[in-house]
Amino acid sequence: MVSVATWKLPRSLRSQPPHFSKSQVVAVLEQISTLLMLDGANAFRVRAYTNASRVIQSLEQDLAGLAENGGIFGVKGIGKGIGGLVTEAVMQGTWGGLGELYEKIPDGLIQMLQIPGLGPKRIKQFHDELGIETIDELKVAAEDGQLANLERMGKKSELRVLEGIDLLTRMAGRRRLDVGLLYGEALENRLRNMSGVERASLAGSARRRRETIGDIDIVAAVKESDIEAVSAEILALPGIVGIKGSGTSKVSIILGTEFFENAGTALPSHSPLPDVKDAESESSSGNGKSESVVQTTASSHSIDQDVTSESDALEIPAASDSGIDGGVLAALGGEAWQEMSQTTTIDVQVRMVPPQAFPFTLAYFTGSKEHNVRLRQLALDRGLRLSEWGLSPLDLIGDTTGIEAAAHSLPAIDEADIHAHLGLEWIPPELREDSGEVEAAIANSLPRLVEPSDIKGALHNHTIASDGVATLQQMAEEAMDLGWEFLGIADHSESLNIGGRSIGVAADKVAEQSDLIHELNESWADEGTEFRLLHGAECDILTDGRLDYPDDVRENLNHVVGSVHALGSWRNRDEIENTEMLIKAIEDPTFTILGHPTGRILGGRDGFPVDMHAVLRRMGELNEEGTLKAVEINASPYRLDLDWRFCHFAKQQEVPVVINPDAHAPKGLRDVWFGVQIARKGWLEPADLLNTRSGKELEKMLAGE
DNA sequence: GCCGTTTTCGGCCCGACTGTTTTCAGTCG
Repeated sequence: MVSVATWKLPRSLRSQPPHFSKSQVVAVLEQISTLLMLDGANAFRVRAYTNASRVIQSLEQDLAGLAENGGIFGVKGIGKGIGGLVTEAVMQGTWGGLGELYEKIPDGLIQMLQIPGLGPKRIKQFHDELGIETIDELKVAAEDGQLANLERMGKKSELRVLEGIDLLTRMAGRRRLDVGLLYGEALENRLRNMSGVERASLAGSARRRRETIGDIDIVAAVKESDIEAVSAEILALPGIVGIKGSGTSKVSIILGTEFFENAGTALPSHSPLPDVKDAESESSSGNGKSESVVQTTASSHSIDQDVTSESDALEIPAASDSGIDGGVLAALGGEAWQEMSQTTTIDVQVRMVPPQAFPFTLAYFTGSKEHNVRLRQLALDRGLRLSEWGLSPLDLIGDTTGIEAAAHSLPAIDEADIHAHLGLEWIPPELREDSGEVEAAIANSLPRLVEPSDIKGALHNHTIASDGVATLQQMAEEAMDLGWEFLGIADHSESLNIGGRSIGVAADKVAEQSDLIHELNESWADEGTEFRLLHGAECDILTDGRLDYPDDVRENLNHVVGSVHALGSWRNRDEIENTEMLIKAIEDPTFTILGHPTGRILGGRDGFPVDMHAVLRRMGELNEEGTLKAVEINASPYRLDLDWRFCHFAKQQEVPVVINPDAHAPKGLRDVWFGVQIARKGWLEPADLLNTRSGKELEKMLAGE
């Protein structure tokens, strides 16, 4: 929630409204809430700003318009105070008296919020009473024993501060979804196989399929008499590099890659650790139990089966070019990435609860926090109290709370029962972000979310013609093995340089690739195989909004994926100009798919600023005029861009979405699975995606028929 | 600061855990 950079109020660069973009306003409101927290403001006032920031972020209308005509005051969650502030900012370019608040709170205090175990009250206390303004000063004061003398502090608290600082420096940042699921699902399976564990399920942000996760939460149903034995078995798992706590209801551990060491088989294809395993799986003779763990992890993704035999058959070059996009490696710092993959650890919390409480605890620890708040309010409206222990009528529980109150709970075998007691359809975990799912569940109008098995192909993939590591034939064979009907090839266009060398396909070579694809398609047709390659290109969107390649090259392709690669100039430009240039590119008649729309790399860099709502609105208009313009969910777990937060809006604008693995190697096609997770999170149904069409149907659509 | 079977102040989600206290404040999820 808190970035490291210095916080300043943005200054307007324009002579007339709108002086600030929506994302600037959203960022300032979020910052105000943090600053107020550190200033000791009323917690509900703090929440009002967080809430307003969230509301404005998901606002689909144009913020400038709402500020101009006063419509902003009609938005739920925006009142006189914040509404007035936003209006002033957008219309006049000033931020009221906020400068004072920004001046008052030192940046160091903001950074201290990232220290686990430290919150705004303590930080304010340290600042007010000891004059501490930075993490370094805090560390010195703690080592010096100054903190222990403060009110309601002591030696243990002081030690915890030091541990927190240490943890922050060692474990900064969040893990990508693929890393989280790799550990989370494997551990979930191990738990299920332990005697004494009746049920076990992954919870938390990994279960909700957030693009990054902080730690892994697992809930297990364990009888009280078995808790000791189960705890002991968890603590004896391989790969534990640290134990943070172990009590009667919770075990907190830190897992390292050795957790997988005795697996006796390669990791699933979305493993972030390809190099470590390939070497080690040879030497370790593997025991039966752990082998089943990793295989189950892989096969739980329906397009993700039989990973090892695939990679052997195709002889994928190892590690050094493991099929990861050069742009991704550059953003992550090249070789530093290799180092990072091998030392990845993750925090895990296993919560053990009585079997009858399991569904309530699972729902509770799946979250999100905001979703839980909504459900508890809904429960109160019905005279019920919802907690992680149960759902109990208020008139029966008296003044008891927690597990005691849950003795009166309505029964539930699974989450669907809980939701039914509240008058709701069962809400899939991916949707639990308080972004309309509760209302939809009340109205019985939740979407039928897309499944991996609905996918029939994808349109943006690379071969050896640009920076891929496999041939057309090899990529096609992999797609056929996945049961797909089509595969779109979109190698880089010629102007793309990564690391100082051109990796794109020269304009005069595009026709050659076209011939090759034509021949392959013919041969499959002759033998009665229902499969075709579609010929596209990933054309650079140049800084001025033009597309790479001459018009006649693009006109002869099945599809054009337009992507921004020269991130530098786009990230230094303002949102309004970027939006204009992107729309200019999309309006080109040959343009079909907007590839990785913001260019972000998770854990590597932010995308460039752009008004994605405006872009999607324009794409919607062009679709209405009859030209196909689709937006990509880049399914690489390093990108997951389009962000799921915009998927629902794309659907409303009737902009088709296409999940693209952006594969640089055959195994990379399996990344589509992650794209499906994001599409589900974005409320998408099979009909909203191009991937669910048959090869023939899609070819016609692309041809404008 | 926002909201209101709402008329302008009182409430705003729930519980566990920890460390400090000897009843509770702060943090977390």
